[in-house]
Amino acid sequence: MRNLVKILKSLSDETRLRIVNMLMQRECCVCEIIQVLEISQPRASHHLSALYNAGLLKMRRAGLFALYEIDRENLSGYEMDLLRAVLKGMKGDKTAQSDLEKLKTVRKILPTCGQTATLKSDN
Amino acid sequence: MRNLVKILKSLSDETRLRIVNMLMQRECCVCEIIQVLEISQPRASHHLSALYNAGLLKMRRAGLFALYEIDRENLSGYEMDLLRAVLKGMKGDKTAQSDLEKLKTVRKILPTCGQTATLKSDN
DNA sequence: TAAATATATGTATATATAGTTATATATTTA
DNA sequence: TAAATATATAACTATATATACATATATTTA
Repeated sequence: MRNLVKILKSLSDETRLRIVNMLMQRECCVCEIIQVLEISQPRASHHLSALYNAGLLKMRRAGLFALYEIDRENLSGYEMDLLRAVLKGMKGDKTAQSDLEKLKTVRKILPTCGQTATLKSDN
Repeated sequence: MRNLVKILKSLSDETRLRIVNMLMQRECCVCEIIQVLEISQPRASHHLSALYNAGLLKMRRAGLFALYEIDRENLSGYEMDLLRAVLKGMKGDKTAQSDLEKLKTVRKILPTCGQTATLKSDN
């Protein structure tokens, strides 16, 4: 039951739901998440590690980039059921939809990738 | 998305999961929940109102008793999916199982029903 | 209407959580 | 090895949450 609570807690946050929404679509690097959600880099990192620690994600490194995705192979039946239910719950949501739209246009590699979202000015 | 977060938060607690487990079995009155979970009456009441406010439960009064059950008619598809996934996640759990066993033997009407759990002494 | 009882609510406190800013780590490239 | 860059962690603040204890509400019965 403790594991179930941990997973539910990790899903009980709008930012993390939006991340899950993106990752159910495809593998993403942190900078893509930052760009799509328009949140600071530490905030993205924190939420990712919350989902990671709940056992929902796996991560691999590709050069400087950290690529996260849903850890489908290691998730149990009920865990995948939860994710599918959550995704279904986001189906009609404007924000969730526009996030997926943005995800299509976002570039994986940018000059000062993380900085673009962290700093709002033009440097 | 706000509604989804609210529901997930309401489920992100062991006590409330145990209550949901009971209510997925059948309608229960507060005193039954108190007896099965061995928690104080205000605590049961608080958790029930959390689940109620998330829209998961409906309540009816029968005399002095407040009877709660899953509001199946008014829950959307994804909400029922969530509950089923959560139930699946509790399937093998010892506590959840023994709660259901206790639920079979518990009496709905007791002298000093709520008090039995609140006060641990013999008064 | 008064007493008994089941349940709900209010208050206080302790802990958890989300967010920001600052800093550290790690990988690549010059 | 030094510089640049992507990501992670730390420290802090503000807010949310769980719980206990006290009290209020509401329904029944005497």
